[in-house]
Amino acid sequence: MDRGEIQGAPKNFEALRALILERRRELPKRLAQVAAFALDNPDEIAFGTAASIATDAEVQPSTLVRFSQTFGFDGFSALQAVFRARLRERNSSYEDRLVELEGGDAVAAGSAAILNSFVGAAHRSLDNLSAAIDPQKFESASRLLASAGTIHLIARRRSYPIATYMAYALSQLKIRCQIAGTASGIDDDLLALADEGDAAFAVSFSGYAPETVAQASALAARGIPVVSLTDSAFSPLAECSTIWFELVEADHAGFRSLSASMAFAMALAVAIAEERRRA
Amino acid sequence: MDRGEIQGAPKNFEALRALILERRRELPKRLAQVAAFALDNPDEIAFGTAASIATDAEVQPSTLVRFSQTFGFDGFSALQAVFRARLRERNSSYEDRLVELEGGDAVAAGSAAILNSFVGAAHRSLDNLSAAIDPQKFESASRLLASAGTIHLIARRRSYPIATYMAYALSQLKIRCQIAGTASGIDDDLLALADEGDAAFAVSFSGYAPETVAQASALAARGIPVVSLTDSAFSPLAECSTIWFELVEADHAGFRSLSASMAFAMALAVAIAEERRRA
DNA sequence: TTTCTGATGGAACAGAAATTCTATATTTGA
DNA sequence: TCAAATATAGAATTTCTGTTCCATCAGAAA
Repeated sequence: MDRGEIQGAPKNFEALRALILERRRELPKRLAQVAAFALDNPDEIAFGTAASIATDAEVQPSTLVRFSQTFGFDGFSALQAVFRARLRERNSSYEDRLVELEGGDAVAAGSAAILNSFVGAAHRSLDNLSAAIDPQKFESASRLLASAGTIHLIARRRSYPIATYMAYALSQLKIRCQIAGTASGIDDDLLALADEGDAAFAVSFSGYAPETVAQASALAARGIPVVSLTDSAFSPLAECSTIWFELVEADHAGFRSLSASMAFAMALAVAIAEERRRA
Repeated sequence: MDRGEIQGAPKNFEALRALILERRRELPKRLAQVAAFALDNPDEIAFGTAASIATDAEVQPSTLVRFSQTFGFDGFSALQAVFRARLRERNSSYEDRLVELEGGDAVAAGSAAILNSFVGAAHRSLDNLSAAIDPQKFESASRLLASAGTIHLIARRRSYPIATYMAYALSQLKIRCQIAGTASGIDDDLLALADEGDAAFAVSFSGYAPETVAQASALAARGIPVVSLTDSAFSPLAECSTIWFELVEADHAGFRSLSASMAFAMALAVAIAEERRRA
């Protein structure tokens, strides 16, 4: 064909996206900047004006035009049309796609089904969370932990990631904390150093790791307040805790989601920081 | 209030829609015509220009302006903004629920608001997840990792909890894995022992911990396949990965949720086990 | 170094956009 | 039926948008 030399101008978003990713390396600096912005903020491209997008992406409007032409479009408007088409299509078919996914599950491979199932479980867990957590108790817990000198985080096995996340978040927020969850025997020694002004946050779900329970009650016996997150009122953790929260995670084939516990932990970390800031 | 006579200008689509329906009868002929067109073709309103919409709706452009002003907007553009906002937000089915929740927040205390906000962010992240992950790529990833002798888990800082969770889940599933994420210098030594039959799973989000990137590319350079989870197509991780997934987590006040990443990690672990069982 | 190639920034331009204005038409109320 | 009020169409206006063009700049090649 006579106009064959103009290769690009993909007319659907996915093709464009693939093309951008493919040629990402060879793009000059500013065009690469536009590429990154475009893929990260597709909605902006769809709705914004060349000027507003240029401002947001910190380039000149002319750069947008050049970018578009680099990919075979006539001008910026033609490229924008692709981003808009994507929004139109996605909207009309979003629900359908979900249904397709679910319908396809039975037929199609197991992996996708597993992923969907976990997503579903996570959603359910989160809904549970909002329903199960008493805001006032949450408030008290964050206040209690905010007043602590050091927060000791006690968790093992499945709950251990929650403690590692809180350790990360709390240090980011400049709140002193100490994690007790490694297999090494030094945990008990570290906890033995816990001060009167300290507090602890313990997490344990059924199957209850014995070390977690032992450490939490040891601290409680010494008068150190313990806040805990567990999944049953009959949990041994509940007995020795000043404040405790019951949170049941939904599961897929026995593998319990951690999404709600994570959301809880994140919120607690930030709430503690808020309390401190206010005080 | 003194400016009470200007009632309208609803700022979200649902409110506008309700208002239009309510006042539909009392509208003059041409304005009613616009009302019908707007509710029947909301996408047109969002994307079109005043002129093109006027043509489609068989009215004058000025009629569109008058219509907008009738409902309390400054001009047509302000009304169009509402139609566009709707398109942007439509992705998440939990949007409505969030609004409700946030409505209650104003009343409730600060801590509870923080908790709700994190729950909302987690829901949104999960919706993102289903939309963003390509099932086939997920399938390939789990197959690739299933065929590995040992799976090396590489993550730091915020992503570290994800690796600790996977380490837990994989060992439960009797799949050999090795975590590389501690501050100690032994990680590199352990990774140096990685076998040809091994594979790696790396997680890093913007802010990209340099050790994670360095270790992942070192493994890739030695021909060891790397599957990674990151938040941008421009992540340095994407470059050196055999398969990579892009997943953007929603956030509350800058604290990004981990819920979707967690769900992904859990699903991946189980999917790997499934693959192995089948093989 | 010097030269050359190509990327970049920014101003200028042409055109299209939204909005306003006004004469005309239509409805409303007595 | 008539007048007053309101709605409408279409032109006029003004604002803003996408694009182009060109001088400058950075980096590669000679």
